[in-house]
Amino acid sequence: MSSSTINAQTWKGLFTLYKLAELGACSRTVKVSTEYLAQKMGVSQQTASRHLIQLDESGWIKRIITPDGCLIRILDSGIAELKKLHSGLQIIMEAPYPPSVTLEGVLFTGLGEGAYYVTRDRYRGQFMEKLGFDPYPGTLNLKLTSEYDLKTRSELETYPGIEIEGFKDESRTFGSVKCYPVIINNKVKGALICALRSHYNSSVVEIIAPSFLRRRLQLKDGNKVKVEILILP
Amino acid sequence: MSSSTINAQTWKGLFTLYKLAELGACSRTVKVSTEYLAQKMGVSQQTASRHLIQLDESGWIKRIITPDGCLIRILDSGIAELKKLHSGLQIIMEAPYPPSVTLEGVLFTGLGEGAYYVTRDRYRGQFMEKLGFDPYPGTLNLKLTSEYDLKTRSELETYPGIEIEGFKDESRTFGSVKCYPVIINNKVKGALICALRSHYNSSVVEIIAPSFLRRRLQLKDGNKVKVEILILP
DNA sequence: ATTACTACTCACCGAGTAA
DNA sequence: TTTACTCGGTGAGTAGTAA
Repeated sequence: MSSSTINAQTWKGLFTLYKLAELGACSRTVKVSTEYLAQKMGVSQQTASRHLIQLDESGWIKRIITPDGCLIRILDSGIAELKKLHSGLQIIMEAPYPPSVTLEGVLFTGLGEGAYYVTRDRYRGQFMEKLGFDPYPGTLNLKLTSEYDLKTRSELETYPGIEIEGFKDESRTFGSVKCYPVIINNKVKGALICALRSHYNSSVVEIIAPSFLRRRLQLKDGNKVKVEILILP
Repeated sequence: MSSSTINAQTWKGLFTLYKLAELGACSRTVKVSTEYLAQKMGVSQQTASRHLIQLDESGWIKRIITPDGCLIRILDSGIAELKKLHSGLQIIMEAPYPPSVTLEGVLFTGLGEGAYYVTRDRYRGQFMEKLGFDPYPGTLNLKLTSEYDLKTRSELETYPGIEIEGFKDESRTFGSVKCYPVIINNKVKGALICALRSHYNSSVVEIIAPSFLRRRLQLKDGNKVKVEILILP
């Protein structure tokens, strides 16, 4: 989790706070009548009054009532809420990639090669170092079928991932691999690995995890598996 | 007016749009179930569903319903709304000064010196050039009394204004003056002028306008006058 | 599993008005 | 003038459920 997310209740209060901020109440005490604020908000005077009371009660503003208007100052906690919204939008507008994408595929049994590759020490060491877990010796193979999943899989290539370097041993070359941290079926953390082997085309993805996923999640061939892929910021 | 301001109706729709954007729907088509979105929003599945329908109808999102979720993409018009909110917050958070401040003072009759100064050609020319109007020969004197107004008046010194340069003629020196565009009683455009004469302290402000304000606004000594001062960006 | 319709509840909004 | 109370109507949210 990056930061606590904005909920529906907070959102409602933020509208009045935003309008007050537009009137300069972030940096100074402003005098506004509820009628004037109401006009700026496009609501009735009574509604504006009630909203001010609620913001006051929630501690977002300081409010002093005078015979000809309210003196309003947005407090630090209110400014913090506006900042949270602003930085949230900043991230959304500037982010070149989505924060996460979700794939769904159908589980099938592969040729068992996954276990061989995953257990090569030069790979395994990097998995532990860069992913933070020692992978179970085996991979979960998922077949993608829907147009959406295939498109998402291809877009994934352009997103940044964790690079696992290739190497050579006496007999052959092992290619480099790109990984993405994932959450399988909303429960178990693991990683999606790309291009470990070339003979599967992009309609197949392979998942590794610290535990034996088939048992952990009670999975059988033909089951639909959901994988939430976390894109690095 | 800088740009069209956000209204209460728009604000409600923006919450769902914001949550969709958090899921990456600005840059790609995302698959979300109404249940999943509802959980992110902290509302029921039905409410999330209805919000999606409304956003679709308003043209902010493209929405394709599939048997296992909705494919959602935020359209340009929706992105424009998010951008409007973002840039609005940007301005609020970064602005060193409020966009405007309001003063209220009580009208009184001065010594008639205002007319003399305002009609000096070297001043008058600059007023026409820099304020865009030929000032009526006379000033409206307002006495500030409330703590709020006095504080605001003193803060005004630190805000940027329009500089009217001083000059010398054969006999004496005329000091430079700082002006702020104002709206008097929510109706008439004019300018507040500071330090035209030094023998009024900061509890008095003087207003000039293209017309005779006392007649135009039916003002008499002792009337309360509201002045909205527009701070330059 | 989905989406979204129909009721029903309730909270919110605004008119009237007191202070 | 203000703020903000009461109260009645309505729009928004939810539960149940159909498709």
